[in-house]
Amino acid sequence: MKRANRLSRSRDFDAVYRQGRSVSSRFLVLYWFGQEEPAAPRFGLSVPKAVGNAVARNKLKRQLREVWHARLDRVPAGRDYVLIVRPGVAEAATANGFDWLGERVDEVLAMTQAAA
RNA sequence: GUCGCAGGCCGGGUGACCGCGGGCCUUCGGGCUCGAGGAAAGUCCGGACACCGAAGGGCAGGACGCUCCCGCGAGGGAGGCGGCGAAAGCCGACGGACAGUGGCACAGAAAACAGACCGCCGCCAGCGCAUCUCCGGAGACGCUGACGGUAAGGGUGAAACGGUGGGGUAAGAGCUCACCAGCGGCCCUGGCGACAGGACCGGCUCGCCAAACCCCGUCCGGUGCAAGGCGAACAGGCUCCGCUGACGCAGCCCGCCGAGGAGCCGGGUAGCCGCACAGAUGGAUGGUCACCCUCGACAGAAUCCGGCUUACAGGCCUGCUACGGAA
RNA sequence: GGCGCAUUCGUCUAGUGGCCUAGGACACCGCCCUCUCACGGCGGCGGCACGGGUUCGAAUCCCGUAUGCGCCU
Repeated sequence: MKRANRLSRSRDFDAVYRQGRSVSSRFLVLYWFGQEEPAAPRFGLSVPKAVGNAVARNKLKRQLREVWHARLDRVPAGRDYVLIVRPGVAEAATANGFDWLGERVDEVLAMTQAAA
């Protein structure tokens, strides 16, 4: 994922949290907020320590980046996104596989369409 | 061969396509190359490095504590001693309790320096009484009480003031003797040493706790890369202290220095350096497929290095103990 | 990443190395009181985070592990 497609400042995260909207499922929470000068979508990830140890968190982040990368052209542009992982995802992901993770992301993305 | 013990090692592999981070090259299409661990972990010890005043002194505080060797040190290796084990082997913060202070619950007479509740013994007094009698008394024995001696025995306790036996005594006691245990001194032998073995002498016995305060010896200044250095753009502004000594080593005191310093707002911010032969600053190793095997544990670098500790599927190698078998 | 602190019934907490079989309050359960509930009374259940060590003896002292919290940006 290119640098232009990533959230890179703590301020940007704060802006999305404070001023953006959010949807959530059993496993994920997705915030989004419109950019000041609409451009390509930017993406940020937050995996709390409660999810697991460092190895489990790193693995989840890599897989979720892969998932997001595959959906870049389908995601509405002009927005910043922050995806938060909720506890329990690591165990479910190892049990159900990579495709299952993709379905969970599609789930919350569909909810943003409904909310908009 | 089985069980056990010690030490060391590996920690899925190969290939294809699509991706990620750094570096180099580039004809800007891309190409080449490197890219997590033995513990990267816990942050328990050191050190490097950086700042605090030049890295000063004392107190306070902290860490460590058998011997030798290596090491600045933390620590490691080899040994001694003590404990566990049948053995190989494992475990141990292991200086000092006659420098001082303090503690040892319950139980028990008594818990640390000696003392004496019961008991035992002597003597005196009173009372009772067998017996004797010169009828005045004497009185074995028993009871009670005062005084004195003694510490052998006493349902305790984690621990009881050496143990066993002989002598000795009114009763007893290291009071004395023999052996044993322990303590101190001196000497001999072995060892660099801790220490081990032995001989002699002495007083006869001196409890445990210092991971209780403490004493002795050795060592340690503090803070930590969010340390610290450079440092914008807009755009500078305000308050206070100070040669009668400020600010300054941060717990305290001393000594020392000597002109600037402290606080607030933008801002000591952004960014760069620190920062690496992996190496970022939202933080790099993933996805899919195929084949093979023993179907893969614990687990992910954030300044670096060394040590300690903890976690770990399965497998391999070497040495050793015990038992069994074969030659 | 670095530094510091804490952990005792379900919850909040007491606890000079021995009076500890760890005390109290709230909660929970049973009984009594009441026409019933509440209040009140009596009784019960239930805990020293875990593993070692020092000591005759550890919730307490020491070491390690686990968990939680705070500060530095």
